[in-house]
Amino acid sequence: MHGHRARWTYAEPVEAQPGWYRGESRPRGFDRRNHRNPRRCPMTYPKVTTDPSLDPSKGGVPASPRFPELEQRVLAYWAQDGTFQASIDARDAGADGGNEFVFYDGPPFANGLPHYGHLLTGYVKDIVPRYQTMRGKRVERRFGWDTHGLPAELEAMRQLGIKTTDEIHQMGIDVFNAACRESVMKYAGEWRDYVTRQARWVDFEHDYKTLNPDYMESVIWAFKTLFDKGLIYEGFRVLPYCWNDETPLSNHELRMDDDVYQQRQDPAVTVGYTVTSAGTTDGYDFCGAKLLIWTTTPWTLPSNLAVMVGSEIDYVVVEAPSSSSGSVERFILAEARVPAYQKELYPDLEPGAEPPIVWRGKGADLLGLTYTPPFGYYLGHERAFRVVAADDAVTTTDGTGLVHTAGAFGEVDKEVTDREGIEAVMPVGKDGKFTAPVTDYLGLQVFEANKPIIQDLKNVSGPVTPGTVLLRQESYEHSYPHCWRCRQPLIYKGVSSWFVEVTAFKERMLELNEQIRWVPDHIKHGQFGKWLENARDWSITRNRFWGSPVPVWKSDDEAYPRIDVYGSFEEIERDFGSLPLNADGERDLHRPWVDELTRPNPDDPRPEGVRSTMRRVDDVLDVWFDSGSMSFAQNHYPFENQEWFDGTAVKKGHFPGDFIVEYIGQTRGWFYTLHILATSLFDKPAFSSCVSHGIVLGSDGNKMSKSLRNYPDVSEVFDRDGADAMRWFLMSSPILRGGNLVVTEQGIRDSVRQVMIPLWNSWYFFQLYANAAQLEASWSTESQDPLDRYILAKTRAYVAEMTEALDLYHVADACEATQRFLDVLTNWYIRRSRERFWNEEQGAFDTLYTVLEIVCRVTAPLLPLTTEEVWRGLTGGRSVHLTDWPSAEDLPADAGLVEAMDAVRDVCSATSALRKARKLRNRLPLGGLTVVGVDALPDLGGGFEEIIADEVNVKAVRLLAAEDEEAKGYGVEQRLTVNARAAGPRLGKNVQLAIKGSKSGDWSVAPDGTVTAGGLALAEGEYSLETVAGAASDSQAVGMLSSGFVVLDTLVTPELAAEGLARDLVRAVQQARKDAGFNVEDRIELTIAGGAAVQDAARTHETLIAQETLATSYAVVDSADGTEVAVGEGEKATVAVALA
RNA sequence: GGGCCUAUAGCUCAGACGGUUAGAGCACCACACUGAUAAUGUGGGGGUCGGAGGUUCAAGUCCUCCUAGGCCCA
Repeated sequence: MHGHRARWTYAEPVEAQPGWYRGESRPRGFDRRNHRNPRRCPMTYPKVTTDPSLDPSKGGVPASPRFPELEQRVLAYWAQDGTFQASIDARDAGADGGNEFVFYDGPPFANGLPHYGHLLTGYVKDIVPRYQTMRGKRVERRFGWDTHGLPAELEAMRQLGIKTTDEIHQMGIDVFNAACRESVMKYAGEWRDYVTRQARWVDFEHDYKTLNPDYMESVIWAFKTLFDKGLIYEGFRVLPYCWNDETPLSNHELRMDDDVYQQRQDPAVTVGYTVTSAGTTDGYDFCGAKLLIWTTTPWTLPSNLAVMVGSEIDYVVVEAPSSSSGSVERFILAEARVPAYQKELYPDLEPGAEPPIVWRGKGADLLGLTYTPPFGYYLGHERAFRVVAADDAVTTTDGTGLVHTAGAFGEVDKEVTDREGIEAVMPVGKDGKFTAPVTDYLGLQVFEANKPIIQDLKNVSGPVTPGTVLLRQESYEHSYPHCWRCRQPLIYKGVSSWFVEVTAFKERMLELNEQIRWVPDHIKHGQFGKWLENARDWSITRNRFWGSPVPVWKSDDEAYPRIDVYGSFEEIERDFGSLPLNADGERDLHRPWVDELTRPNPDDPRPEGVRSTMRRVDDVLDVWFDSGSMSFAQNHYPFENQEWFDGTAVKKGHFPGDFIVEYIGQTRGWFYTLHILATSLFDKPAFSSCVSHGIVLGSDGNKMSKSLRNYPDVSEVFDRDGADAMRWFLMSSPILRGGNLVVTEQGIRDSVRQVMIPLWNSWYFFQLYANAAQLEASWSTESQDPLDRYILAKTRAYVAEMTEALDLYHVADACEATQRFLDVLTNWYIRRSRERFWNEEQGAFDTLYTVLEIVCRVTAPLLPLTTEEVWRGLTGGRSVHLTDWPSAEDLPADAGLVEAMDAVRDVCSATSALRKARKLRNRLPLGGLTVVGVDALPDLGGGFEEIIADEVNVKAVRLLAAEDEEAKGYGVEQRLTVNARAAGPRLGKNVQLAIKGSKSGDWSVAPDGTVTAGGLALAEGEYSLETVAGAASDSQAVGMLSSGFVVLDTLVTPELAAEGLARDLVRAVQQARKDAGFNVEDRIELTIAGGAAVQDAARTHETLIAQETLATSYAVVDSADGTEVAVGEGEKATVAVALA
């Protein structure tokens, strides 16, 4: 029976022909009439459907659904049904709150549209909660929005058409921040659409935003708490700085576009500082020698604080005449750099001659030498003007091997001077012009100051200290960062910042990291662990406008210092007598409202009017402080939900969260900031499991780029392939195992083909036959048929595998298991069971029903939309997502049966290979197949012989034990393999001879069992003998199995040839029927013409051919008008079909 | 410039301790099978394991250098 859904409307002809099915040799007489009632409602499946085109009176689901449309209908059903909320409501949090699964949403920034990276993360954020819900947990899912920070400000500035912070002040911070507020939620609607379309269940109604007053109150609470713990301090942070726009830039802005780094010519100078250390160092008196430094930023020389060397670098002192002083001077520089200064140091020496070197040593020997700085502005600065080590920063690839450092004008400089306890100096204003005490260049922009500074160095004039030498002045072209907005060259400049002293609790962070489950697990001690080990103090403030305020108020008179830090609205109101209120009169911690709160300094005893004032510091908190706070701030902790969060004597707490997911780069971002704040505030990790996935790449393997258009459009993919296809593509890929992923349309389509279509086809097959038989299947694992028991046992193993994989957050493993299972289901179980469905065996229907029902449940998190339609069609239930996760225990285990069936498949596979090798097509029946030495197959019963016989088209299948006398007669041989690992150490060079012998056949086994190869005796364990298929005969072919072998009778008798030819005819007629456009149930008049062999076969097998092709009239003639086809061995036949 | 990682089939990636015929999936070709299936089965082509040295009886694997790419920090 090969019916389409309308089959029963043609009930009469079918009913008139009982027992029409293939496989006459094993008839299973069955009168369909007893099982048909054409008046009964004809359709049993689908029980329910979202497909409006399906007429329940006709029935059946489409063979090839348009998945995107199906998905839209399921989404609409969910929306109307309230399924998501029901899935949460159905689960109780538990008396002690312990049944709650806490998920943290890593907040996106909604001033751009979602791309694949967001979708990918979103899918994982959906799968895990769906799974946990089915496992019985209550999983609240609040969507989060990241709303503060520079990206928002930059977007607002772009929209407002302004470029500098001065312009922001001019227009008013209130106006500017209002624009920021608007821009950050610009695409919120689109986000919601995308997230909904991808079938992610998340609560948008009770979302959290980092700009909410409650959220921000929790954020300042965290700041105050850390401040009170002594973990917050104020210092300098060195940043790329645009003196034109008067703003520091984030590192992110340096990568804004490719034009940021441009070639630029700068003056480079080589300057000698005079050593002042008295006495000898390691036996040498350096006093008066010149430390030669090289710099491309001469304007930083007035701020010089130290000289850096590499401890392991070789240095020398060279004697050379100085052009400026005219006398012989001693210069200290790296030995490797001496040739580069030949022109200045020893211009008159013969080529190849050695310059006069008077000292050699390591950088370590120079440490601690003191010197006179090139400018006198900071003479007497504490701990300054020494030679210090900076092993990572100093190289000998250019310059002199000695590097001048001006504390706050370089990141390394800052690091080194901090370490040395040298306080930074900052004689450059926010406009990039010199300030006090650099009086000589006062008001000069730093790049403009280069020229007069060099001039003074050359002349040792003005503020330059006597003894300072300008050895060389050159022009140097290098790649240099420029402002992406105004294109001016940037400078590095220290700006005031507040820090969390991460180094103080770094060790504890490492300890707490041990409690976190990382997926993939190498992140724990790899990328994240290593990052923690090298953690530095965290700069948490930005000199900007749109963000949570730094809740610090300072006295504006240094003579009467005072600092107040606030951690709540209440504390602010207590001291200032009012809350910060915005223009609408609402509580609002944003600038400018919070800046408006000032009060007289209580520590200032002077009378009102002259008394100093407490004013808030200008800075706002970095957005990362916001996102690192989300675990508690989304719950307005500790002002609300304290018991829920911390737990009590009788209730479990809900911190740390159970699960987060983000891309691997967040080891330096969100994962890190969550961990810092959780460690420092609560002495706990913030999350107990973390999935970190790889990066999504475009189809060309590069980063996805809008301008290159190297990735498929997201909504096009939704429309063409669907959200489940994209979900599967992303979730089954290496990206969840730490690799990267190239997104291609082909890859997404492959997901449809490999998973969704097999699943759907299994369902289609089930309902097709169930409707045809008008029977109702029920959930049952009782069938005793071997194929049924096999697939049930496989399902059991599959459920166990899925449970373990998802418990461990190994989503990709779950996908892989599903794909393997679906292959077994469709390409073995269903294919081999078709006849049993045709014969309306209730056991087969019940089994397939049961398996499909379970498959839908365990794949529901992975394919939520498709499985919903299938599961509801199957069961008529409300939603697969409201069901409980199945237990493997519900299904029968049968390891022996699974093993036997796997052996059957191995036998069939090997037999196919033999047919192929002997060029014996499958339709040609063969006499017999002997299976030897397959212990997994019981030799009696079990039905395995029948399955094999049917699959490989042989008349008989026999099973033989390996020991059987007959088995020994088949042509199998032994092959020797030398185990080089074992024999190598003993034989040394000779092992190569033994290997050669084993391959060339120069080996033997002596009667006593001694194995000799290449003339060398091998010891036990140094070789292995295995059985391989040997020479066979014309009438037999031998093929190896993983254990045992098969012997196929290849003798083609005239009878077999005729039957093969007959089956070729069947196939030809079926094709002719198809080509003629007949329906499967159409009856035909069949005429077959051909030579003697064709006619003989057609007559002998008339019943077979007629039944298979539904022929009601059958004629075998000499010639006919019809389709000519090749059949048998080079025979030609003509088949003619006509509707009966 | 520094640190870390990567380089294996057309593509994506596996290849514990070094062990002699380097694998898988996808793609490709041929044949087989096909009235649930967009499938499936069998076989095949395709590799100087980034390059050059070295250690060893034996190197994709260990060592050195080089080249290219990625990430992070400059």
